[in-house]
Amino acid sequence: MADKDNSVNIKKAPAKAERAYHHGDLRAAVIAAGLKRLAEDAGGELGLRALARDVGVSATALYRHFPDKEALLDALAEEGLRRLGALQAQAWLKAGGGRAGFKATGIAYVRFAHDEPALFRLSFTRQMPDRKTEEAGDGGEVAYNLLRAGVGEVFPDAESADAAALHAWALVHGLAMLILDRRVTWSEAMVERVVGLTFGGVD
Amino acid sequence: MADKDNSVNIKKAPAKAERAYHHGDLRAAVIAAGLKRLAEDAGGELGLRALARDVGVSATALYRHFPDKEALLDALAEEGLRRLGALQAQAWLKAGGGRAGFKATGIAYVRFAHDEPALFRLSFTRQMPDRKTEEAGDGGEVAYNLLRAGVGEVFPDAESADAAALHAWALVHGLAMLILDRRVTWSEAMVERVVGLTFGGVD
DNA sequence: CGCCATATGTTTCCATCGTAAACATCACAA
DNA sequence: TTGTGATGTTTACGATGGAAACATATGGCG
Repeated sequence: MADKDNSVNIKKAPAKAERAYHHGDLRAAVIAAGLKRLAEDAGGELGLRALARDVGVSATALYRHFPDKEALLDALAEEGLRRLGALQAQAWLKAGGGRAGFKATGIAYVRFAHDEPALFRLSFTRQMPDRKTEEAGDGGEVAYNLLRAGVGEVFPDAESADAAALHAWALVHGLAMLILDRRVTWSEAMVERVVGLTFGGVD
Repeated sequence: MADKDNSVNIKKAPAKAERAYHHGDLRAAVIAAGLKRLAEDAGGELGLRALARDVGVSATALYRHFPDKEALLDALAEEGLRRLGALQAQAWLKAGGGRAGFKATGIAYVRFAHDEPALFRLSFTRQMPDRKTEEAGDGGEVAYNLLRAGVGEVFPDAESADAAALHAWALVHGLAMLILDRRVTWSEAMVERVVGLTFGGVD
């Protein structure tokens, strides 16, 4: 019995859950508006009032769908992780898996951060203390599975697999954060070179 | 009189400004209080009012020393970078330089983030669009020099030095961020193992 | 010594924020 | 038809960052 579907159906029919009362699937509309704001306004705070205005509804209406602002941000963060995972999976497939595929997922990670800075930041800044073990996919699931698979490809030595996985993750995450915080300026070539040092230099 | 003794001497040369009027070097006191709050209250916002209350002064008094809140945070961020650099330099020396020293600076980086999460985050989140080329040391200067030196030790191959330097930085920065954001749980051993993969496994 | 410009701190005020509470409105089931 | 529960609105509150007007001490200059 799902009271919320996994992916954010922005335009299409809301299946059966969340029927249209006054607005017609406000929850999804709010999330869509939030993502748009994050994408356009990379800087600046995401305020409830502005968000509600975008959707054409008054501020406190959002509280019928989210207990508080944190919950709304959590929803946006989860969607961000889902998108990141999708992009990585796509990159992995396009490169045909293996070492090259692993490297491609790493590059996709950094590229996503560069293309959607606010969403990326939100997705990782949000801390989930002990989120009641949301039985539904955590969103970052896909990314994690790809990471393990890729590590298996590049470092068949099982002993150091854990450290290697963390190494790879930390590398791309750090590169992404340094780019977002303007400590390093984005460049396709640069990312490829740096990521290649760990992920295997196959081209 | 324990108000100006801190190592918070922002301006290397007080020259002529900032003598004691009413309060006696409020600027330094505010920065010290801000650092303390960041250290204790790791979470939560750093509000002007609370900060002013800590120092025993009324909120808008801070505006005599900082144009706005951003500037105050910038000052705190700079102090954070300075401390990080100092810790790294100390680690480098204690390890006797070389490969082991380089690795030590990497570990010190992650440890600093773990020990002072809010300050670390602040230091790197603050973006300096084009800070008028603050003639005074940028604060991160020490860290940068150590990075270059360390890379020279580990990767004498000059051709890939740039990529290697970025690689090392991204690794420790990413590890730090993942720990702060609770994606990875801190462990001395783990950090040593992961950092060792890039910084040279000398123990 | 006396005066005053200036650096410093205080009071008051305002727009904005998140959000709780009371109220209004709509769809549908009995 | 009427009631019931889900949804949206209005109003109100406390806290925020910040501007403006006011108060006060300091030190230079006569």
